[in-house]
Amino acid sequence: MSKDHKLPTDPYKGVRDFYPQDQFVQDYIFEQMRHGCELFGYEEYNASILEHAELYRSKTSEEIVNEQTYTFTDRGDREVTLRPEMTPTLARMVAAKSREIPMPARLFSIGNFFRYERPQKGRIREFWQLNADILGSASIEADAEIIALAHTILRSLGADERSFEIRVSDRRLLESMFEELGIPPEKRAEATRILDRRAKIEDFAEKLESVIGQDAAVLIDRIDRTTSTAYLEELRSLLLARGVGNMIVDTKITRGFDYYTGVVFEVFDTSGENSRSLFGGGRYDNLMTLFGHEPIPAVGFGMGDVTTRDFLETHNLLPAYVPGTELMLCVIDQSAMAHAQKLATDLRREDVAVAVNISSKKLGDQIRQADKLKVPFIIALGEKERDSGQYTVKNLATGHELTTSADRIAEHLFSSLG
RNA sequence: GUGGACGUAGCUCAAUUGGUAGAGCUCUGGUUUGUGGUACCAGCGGCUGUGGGUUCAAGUCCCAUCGUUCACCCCA
Repeated sequence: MSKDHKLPTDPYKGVRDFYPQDQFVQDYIFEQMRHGCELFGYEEYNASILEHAELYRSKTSEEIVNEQTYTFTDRGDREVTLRPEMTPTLARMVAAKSREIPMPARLFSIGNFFRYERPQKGRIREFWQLNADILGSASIEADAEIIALAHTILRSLGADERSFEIRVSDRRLLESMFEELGIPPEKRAEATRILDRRAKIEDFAEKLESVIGQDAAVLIDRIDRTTSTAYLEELRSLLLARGVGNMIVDTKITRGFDYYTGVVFEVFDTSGENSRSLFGGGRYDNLMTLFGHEPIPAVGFGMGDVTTRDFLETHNLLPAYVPGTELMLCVIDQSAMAHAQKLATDLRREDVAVAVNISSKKLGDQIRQADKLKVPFIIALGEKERDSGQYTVKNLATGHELTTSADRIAEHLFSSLG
C-alpha cells in the first residue's frame, strides 16, 4: 500500500463510532429500556440482522424496500437485506412457533438496523432501536400497557411528563370515515399516507382529492371535527390509572405505515427547539397473514437511540460518564510489578474492577491518566507497599486517603462507592 | 434522487480589498525523581479535503470532485 493512499479514519457514511463515552450513553439508554420492559414482564429476544429480502417486499411500503434498504445478493444467489426494522422479523419468529408461545406474549428486543438513505438530523444509516410488542391480545388493556411502557421508559430516562406528549389516534376511525364516504379500499392506504404528511405537504388537499376521487374538504372536515372517540376516551382513563397523564388525542396522527389496524401513537418532544416526533407505534392485527398464518392481534412500538439521545441532550438528561474501572494500581517501581499483579488478581476475585498501570511512567503521570479516565480510586504501589502489605487507597475526586491491608481494600471501595 | 451551507493543527475556530497560516483547548516535556486536577514556561502539531484554472501572487476568486451538515423526497 503506497503511503500517499492513507486509509480514511472516518466511519462509513451515516454510521457512528462509539468511543467509551458514547458507548456509556448507549448502554445507559439500553439499560433503562431493558429495565422498563422487564418491569412490565417482557421477555427479551433477538435475531440476525440478515433477513430474506422478500420479508420486506410484501408488506412494507413497496418501492421503499428497493431504494432504502441495504439489499444484496449473496454467493448462493439469495437476496439478503440488512434488517431495516424488527416487526417483520418478530412476526416471522412468532408465526414459526405460535403454538409453542403462550399468548398473550410480551416480547422486546434491542438491536441495530440499517436504512439506505441520506443522513440528516435524527436519521442515519445505522441505528439501534428498542422494539416492545404484545402478541395475542386484541384488548384495550394491551394498547394501554404498551403506551404505559413507553411512558415509563421515558420517565426512567429522567424525562418530565411535561417535556413530552403522547399523541394518539385510531386507524379504525379513519377506516370508518373512508367507509362512510365510499372511498374504495385500494385507495385507502395511499390516502392514509397523504394524511400522515398533512402538515408538510403544501397542496395537501389537492393531492388527497386526486387519490380519493372526491371532495377532500368533506373528509378533512370530518377528521378535524372528530375530537375523540369512546375508545380513545377509555384508553385515556386506563392510562390515567397507570400514571400516564400526557396522552392527547390527535386525529391527525396516522403513521406512514400500511400494516397498522387500530390504535396508533406518536411521542413528541414538547420543547420548542426539538419539537419533533421521537418515536411511535400502534396496533397491527393482520401481519401474521404474511406467513399464511391466521391473524394474531398485536400492538407494539419502536424507540430509536438517535432520537432518544437527541431528546436527552435537549433536556440536559445525559448521564455523567463513569468508567467500569473502579481502581487503578499505579506501579512506581518495576520491582513491585509482580506484587501489583498479584494484588490485582486477588481483588478481581472479590469483584473489584481493577487495572494495573503498566506504563512505567512517573507516578504523577499515572495518576493524571487515572484522573483523565475518571477512575475513582488509585493505589500507589512501590517497594514500601510491597514490603509492608499496607496500601493507601486514594479517592481522586475528594483527595481522601485511607491506609489498609489487602483484604480490606474491596470492602473499603464498595462502602465508598455506595 | 433534489436544493442550500460548510471543508484551515487531534478538537473549536481566526487570518483586512487576493500579499510569508494564527489562537484557545488537547497532547508532550519542564517548574515538581512516591501523588493528579490549578498556575506558569517550553515544545510537538499544517501540501488550508483533493484535482485543475485565473493571477506577479490563492486559505481567499472560478470549475470539477470527494466529504460533512441542514432541509426536501421518504420515514418502518
